[in-house]
Amino acid sequence: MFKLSDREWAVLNVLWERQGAELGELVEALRPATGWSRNTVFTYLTRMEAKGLVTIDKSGYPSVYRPALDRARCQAMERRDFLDRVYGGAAGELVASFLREEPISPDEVAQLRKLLDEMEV
Amino acid sequence: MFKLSDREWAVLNVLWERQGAELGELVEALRPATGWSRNTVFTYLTRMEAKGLVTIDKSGYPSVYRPALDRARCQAMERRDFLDRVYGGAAGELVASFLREEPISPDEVAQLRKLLDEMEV
DNA sequence: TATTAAAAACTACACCTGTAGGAGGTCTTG
DNA sequence: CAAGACCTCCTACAGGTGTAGTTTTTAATA
Repeated sequence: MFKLSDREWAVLNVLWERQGAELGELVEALRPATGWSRNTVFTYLTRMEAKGLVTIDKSGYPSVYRPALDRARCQAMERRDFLDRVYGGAAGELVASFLREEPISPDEVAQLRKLLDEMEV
Repeated sequence: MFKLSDREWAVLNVLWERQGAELGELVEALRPATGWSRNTVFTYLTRMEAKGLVTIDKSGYPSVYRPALDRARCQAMERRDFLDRVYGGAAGELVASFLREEPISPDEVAQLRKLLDEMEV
Protein backbone atom coordinates (compact mmCIF):
# COMPACT_ATOMS: atom_id res chain seq x y z
CA MET A 1 0.00 0.00 0.00
CA PHE A 2 2.18 2.82 1.26
CA LYS A 3 5.81 2.45 2.08
CA LEU A 4 7.31 4.43 4.93
CA SER A 5 10.64 6.10 4.30
CA ASP A 6 13.29 5.84 6.96
CA ARG A 7 12.66 9.44 7.99
CA GLU A 8 9.01 8.62 8.42
CA TRP A 9 9.94 5.66 10.58
CA ALA A 10 12.10 7.89 12.71
CA VAL A 11 9.25 10.32 13.28
CA LEU A 12 6.72 7.61 13.93
CA ASN A 13 9.00 5.78 16.32
CA VAL A 14 9.08 8.82 18.56
CA LEU A 15 5.35 9.35 18.30
CA TRP A 16 4.59 5.75 19.14
CA GLU A 17 6.96 5.83 22.05
CA ARG A 18 5.13 8.66 23.67
CA GLN A 19 1.67 8.45 22.21
CA GLY A 20 1.86 11.79 20.50
CA ALA A 21 3.90 14.89 21.14
CA GLU A 22 4.18 18.59 20.55
CA LEU A 23 6.55 19.92 17.95
CA GLY A 24 9.30 21.08 20.29
CA GLU A 25 9.32 17.78 22.13
CA LEU A 26 9.54 15.91 18.89
CA VAL A 27 12.34 18.08 17.57
CA GLU A 28 14.30 17.52 20.76
CA ALA A 29 13.75 13.79 20.66
CA LEU A 30 14.92 13.60 17.08
CA ARG A 31 17.81 15.99 17.30
CA PRO A 32 20.47 13.65 18.68
CA ALA A 33 20.00 11.01 16.04
CA THR A 34 19.20 13.27 13.11
CA GLY A 35 20.06 16.93 13.68
CA TRP A 36 17.02 18.01 11.70
CA SER A 37 15.90 21.59 11.89
CA ARG A 38 12.54 22.38 13.40
CA ASN A 39 11.17 23.26 9.99
CA THR A 40 12.25 20.00 8.53
CA VAL A 41 10.41 18.09 11.22
CA PHE A 42 7.37 20.26 10.71
CA THR A 43 7.39 19.62 6.99
CA TYR A 44 7.54 15.90 7.58
CA LEU A 45 4.61 16.13 9.92
CA THR A 46 2.38 18.01 7.53
CA ARG A 47 3.30 15.76 4.63
CA MET A 48 2.68 12.73 6.78
CA GLU A 49 -0.69 14.05 7.78
CA ALA A 50 -1.60 14.40 4.13
CA LYS A 51 -0.69 10.76 3.66
CA GLY A 52 -2.66 9.64 6.67
CA LEU A 53 0.36 8.66 8.71
CA VAL A 54 -0.13 11.11 11.55
CA THR A 55 -3.01 13.11 12.93
CA ILE A 56 -2.67 16.70 14.01
CA ASP A 57 -4.85 17.86 16.83
CA LYS A 58 -5.07 21.63 16.51
CA SER A 59 -7.65 22.14 19.20
CA GLY A 60 -5.02 23.34 21.67
CA TYR A 61 -1.87 25.36 21.28
CA PRO A 62 0.56 24.04 20.44
CA SER A 63 -0.92 21.29 18.31
CA VAL A 64 -0.45 17.68 19.28
CA TYR A 65 0.91 15.21 16.75
CA ARG A 66 -0.10 11.59 17.01
CA PRO A 67 0.61 8.46 15.02
CA ALA A 68 -2.36 7.54 12.87
CA LEU A 69 -1.31 3.93 12.40
CA ASP A 70 -0.74 0.97 14.57
CA ARG A 71 2.91 0.22 15.13
CA ALA A 72 2.46 -3.54 14.97
CA ARG A 73 0.66 -3.24 11.68
CA CYS A 74 3.41 -1.11 10.19
CA GLN A 75 6.00 -3.55 11.39
CA ALA A 76 4.08 -6.37 9.79
CA MET A 77 4.00 -4.60 6.45
CA GLU A 78 7.65 -3.82 6.60
CA ARG A 79 8.43 -7.36 7.65
CA ARG A 80 6.66 -8.80 4.66
CA ASP A 81 8.33 -6.38 2.35
CA PHE A 82 11.76 -7.07 3.75
CA LEU A 83 11.24 -10.81 3.70
CA ASP A 84 10.25 -10.89 0.06
CA ARG A 85 12.65 -8.30 -1.19
CA VAL A 86 15.80 -9.39 0.59
CA TYR A 87 15.26 -13.09 1.25
CA GLY A 88 12.88 -14.00 -1.54
CA GLY A 89 10.29 -15.01 1.02
CA ALA A 90 12.47 -17.56 2.81
CA ALA A 91 11.62 -16.84 6.41
CA GLY A 92 13.75 -19.65 7.81
CA GLU A 93 16.85 -18.36 6.10
CA LEU A 94 16.10 -14.86 7.26
CA VAL A 95 15.69 -15.85 10.89
CA ALA A 96 18.85 -17.92 10.74
CA SER A 97 20.87 -15.01 9.49
CA PHE A 98 19.58 -12.73 12.20
CA LEU A 99 20.42 -15.32 14.81
CA ARG A 100 23.89 -15.78 13.41
CA GLU A 101 24.81 -12.22 12.66
CA GLU A 102 23.00 -9.92 15.02
CA PRO A 103 23.61 -9.77 18.75
CA ILE A 104 21.02 -11.57 20.85
CA SER A 105 21.30 -11.99 24.59
CA PRO A 106 21.22 -15.41 26.28
CA ASP A 107 17.90 -14.51 27.88
CA GLU A 108 16.45 -13.85 24.51
CA VAL A 109 17.88 -17.05 23.17
CA ALA A 110 16.09 -18.91 25.92
CA GLN A 111 12.84 -17.17 25.08
CA LEU A 112 13.18 -17.93 21.45
CA ARG A 113 13.74 -21.56 22.27
CA LYS A 114 10.51 -21.58 24.18
CA LEU A 115 8.78 -20.04 21.22
CA LEU A 116 10.09 -22.79 19.00
CA ASP A 117 8.92 -25.42 21.44
CA GLU A 118 5.43 -24.05 21.30
CA MET A 119 5.47 -23.96 17.54
CA GLU A 120 6.44 -27.55 17.23
CA VAL A 121 3.19 -28.75 18.71
CA MET B 1 26.46 3.72 2.52
CA PHE B 2 24.09 3.25 -0.38
CA LYS B 3 20.56 2.06 -0.02
CA LEU B 4 19.05 -0.21 -2.64
CA SER B 5 15.53 0.58 -3.77
CA ASP B 6 13.10 -2.26 -4.11
CA ARG B 7 13.42 -2.13 -7.90
CA GLU B 8 17.14 -2.46 -7.55
CA TRP B 9 16.66 -5.46 -5.32
CA ALA B 10 14.41 -7.02 -7.89
CA VAL B 11 17.01 -6.60 -10.61
CA LEU B 12 19.86 -7.79 -8.45
CA ASN B 13 17.93 -10.81 -7.24
CA VAL B 14 17.67 -12.06 -10.78
CA LEU B 15 21.29 -11.32 -11.50
CA TRP B 16 22.48 -13.12 -8.40
CA GLU B 17 20.29 -16.07 -9.16
CA ARG B 18 21.92 -16.64 -12.50
CA GLN B 19 25.29 -15.01 -12.15
CA GLY B 20 24.63 -12.40 -14.78
CA ALA B 21 22.31 -12.26 -17.73
CA GLU B 22 21.60 -10.64 -21.04
CA LEU B 23 18.97 -7.99 -21.34
CA GLY B 24 16.27 -10.12 -22.94
CA GLU B 25 16.67 -12.82 -20.38
CA LEU B 26 16.46 -10.32 -17.60
CA VAL B 27 13.38 -8.67 -19.02
CA GLU B 28 11.67 -12.04 -19.30
CA ALA B 29 12.62 -13.00 -15.78
CA LEU B 30 11.27 -9.76 -14.41
CA ARG B 31 8.15 -9.52 -16.50
CA PRO B 32 5.84 -11.77 -14.49
CA ALA B 33 6.43 -9.99 -11.22
CA THR B 34 6.81 -6.46 -12.53
CA GLY B 35 5.60 -6.00 -16.08
CA TRP B 36 8.39 -3.52 -16.78
CA SER B 37 9.12 -2.56 -20.34
CA ARG B 38 12.47 -3.48 -21.80
CA ASN B 39 13.50 0.16 -21.73
CA THR B 40 12.71 0.49 -18.09
CA VAL B 41 14.90 -2.46 -17.26
CA PHE B 42 17.65 -1.06 -19.42
CA THR B 43 17.47 2.29 -17.68
CA TYR B 44 17.76 0.62 -14.32
CA LEU B 45 20.79 -1.30 -15.49
CA THR B 46 22.66 1.73 -16.73
CA ARG B 47 21.83 3.74 -13.66
CA MET B 48 22.89 0.87 -11.49
CA GLU B 49 26.14 0.60 -13.32
CA ALA B 50 26.79 4.27 -12.64
CA LYS B 51 26.26 3.57 -8.97
CA GLY B 52 28.50 0.56 -8.97
CA LEU B 53 25.72 -1.94 -8.38
CA VAL B 54 26.13 -3.90 -11.61
CA THR B 55 28.85 -4.37 -14.16
CA ILE B 56 28.20 -4.37 -17.87
CA ASP B 57 30.42 -6.54 -19.98
CA LYS B 58 30.22 -5.14 -23.50
CA SER B 59 32.89 -7.33 -24.97
CA GLY B 60 30.32 -9.57 -26.62
CA TYR B 61 26.97 -8.88 -28.16
CA PRO B 62 24.63 -8.67 -26.48
CA SER B 63 26.27 -7.32 -23.35
CA VAL B 64 26.22 -9.32 -20.18
CA TYR B 65 24.97 -7.74 -16.98
CA ARG B 66 26.37 -8.95 -13.70
CA PRO B 67 25.89 -8.03 -10.06
CA ALA B 68 28.79 -5.98 -8.79
CA LEU B 69 28.12 -6.68 -5.14
CA ASP B 70 28.02 -9.65 -2.93
CA ARG B 71 24.49 -10.75 -2.08
CA ALA B 72 25.34 -11.63 1.50
CA ARG B 73 26.86 -8.25 2.06
CA CYS B 74 23.82 -6.45 0.71
CA GLN B 75 21.58 -8.57 2.88
CA ALA B 76 23.68 -7.70 5.89
CA MET B 77 23.33 -3.99 5.24
CA GLU B 78 19.64 -4.25 4.72
CA ARG B 79 19.29 -6.38 7.83
CA ARG B 80 20.98 -3.79 9.98
CA ASP B 81 18.91 -1.04 8.51
CA PHE B 82 15.67 -2.93 9.00
CA LEU B 83 16.56 -3.94 12.52
CA ASP B 84 17.27 -0.40 13.63
CA ARG B 85 14.53 1.31 11.73
CA VAL B 86 11.65 -1.02 12.47
CA TYR B 87 12.62 -2.69 15.73
CA GLY B 88 14.85 -0.07 17.25
CA GLY B 89 17.72 -2.53 17.26
CA ALA B 90 15.95 -5.21 19.29
CA ALA B 91 17.00 -8.34 17.45
CA GLY B 92 15.29 -10.72 19.85
CA GLU B 93 11.95 -9.04 19.38
CA LEU B 94 12.43 -9.01 15.65
CA VAL B 95 13.21 -12.70 15.45
CA ALA B 96 10.28 -13.52 17.69
CA SER B 97 7.88 -11.66 15.47
CA PHE B 98 9.13 -13.42 12.37
CA LEU B 99 8.76 -16.76 14.10
CA ARG B 100 5.26 -15.95 15.21
CA GLU B 101 3.92 -14.26 12.13
CA GLU B 102 5.66 -15.63 9.09
CA PRO B 103 5.34 -19.18 7.85
CA ILE B 104 8.24 -21.47 8.71
CA SER B 105 8.29 -25.16 7.97
CA PRO B 106 8.85 -27.79 10.67
CA ASP B 107 12.18 -28.67 9.09
CA GLU B 108 13.29 -25.13 9.40
CA VAL B 109 12.08 -24.96 12.95
CA ALA B 110 14.27 -27.96 13.72
CA GLN B 111 17.25 -26.30 12.10
CA LEU B 112 16.71 -23.12 13.99
CA ARG B 113 16.57 -25.05 17.20
CA LYS B 114 19.94 -26.53 16.40
CA LEU B 115 21.28 -23.07 15.73
CA LEU B 116 20.07 -21.93 19.12
CA ASP B 117 21.71 -24.92 20.76
CA GLU B 118 25.01 -23.99 19.25
CA MET B 119 24.66 -20.40 20.33
CA GLU B 120 24.01 -21.27 23.90
CA VAL B 121 27.50 -22.65 24.40
C1' DT C 1 22.41 -7.78 -49.59
C1' DA C 2 17.96 -5.93 -47.82
C1' DT C 3 15.04 -6.79 -43.88
C1' DT C 4 14.00 -7.31 -39.48
C1' DA C 5 14.40 -8.14 -34.54
C1' DA C 6 16.76 -7.25 -30.63
C1' DA C 7 19.92 -4.27 -28.13
C1' DA C 8 22.00 0.07 -26.86
C1' DA C 9 21.99 4.92 -26.34
C1' DC C 10 19.91 9.21 -25.60
C1' DT C 11 16.24 11.99 -24.02
C1' DA C 12 12.25 13.22 -21.22
C1' DC C 13 9.32 14.28 -17.62
C1' DA C 14 6.55 14.21 -13.50
C1' DC C 15 6.46 13.14 -8.84
C1' DC C 16 8.59 12.33 -4.41
C1' DT C 17 11.90 13.38 -0.80
C1' DG C 18 15.23 15.82 1.86
C1' DT C 19 16.00 19.97 3.51
C1' DA C 20 15.12 24.16 4.83
C1' DG C 21 14.16 29.85 4.78
C1' DG C 22 11.05 33.48 5.71
C1' DA C 23 6.66 35.66 7.24
C1' DG C 24 3.37 35.97 10.26
C1' DG C 25 0.54 34.27 14.54
C1' DT C 26 0.33 33.17 19.66
C1' DC C 27 1.62 32.62 24.27
C1' DT C 28 4.27 33.90 28.37
C1' DT C 29 6.44 36.94 31.29
C1' DG C 30 8.68 41.15 32.92
C1' DC D 1 1.67 45.95 26.78
C1' DA D 2 6.14 44.93 24.54
C1' DA D 3 9.68 41.46 23.80
C1' DG D 4 11.15 37.06 23.11
C1' DA D 5 10.37 32.45 22.15
C1' DC D 6 7.95 29.17 19.99
C1' DC D 7 4.63 27.52 16.56
C1' DT D 8 2.33 27.37 11.97
C1' DC D 9 2.06 28.18 7.22
C1' DC D 10 3.76 28.99 2.70
C1' DT D 11 7.32 28.59 -0.51
C1' DA D 12 11.38 26.64 -2.75
C1' DC D 13 14.57 23.95 -4.90
C1' DA D 14 17.78 20.26 -6.17
C1' DG D 15 18.44 15.54 -6.69
C1' DG D 16 16.59 10.91 -7.07
C1' DT D 17 13.24 7.50 -8.95
C1' DG D 18 9.75 5.39 -11.87
C1' DT D 19 8.69 4.93 -16.27
C1' DA D 20 9.20 4.98 -20.80
C1' DG D 21 9.55 6.96 -26.10
C1' DT D 22 12.73 7.61 -29.92
C1' DT D 23 16.72 6.86 -32.45
C1' DT D 24 20.57 4.34 -33.81
C1' DT D 25 23.34 0.00 -34.00
C1' DT D 26 24.25 -4.65 -34.54
C1' DA D 27 23.55 -9.24 -35.77
C1' DA D 28 20.86 -12.79 -37.96
C1' DT D 29 18.42 -14.42 -41.80
C1' DA D 30 15.86 -14.71 -46.02
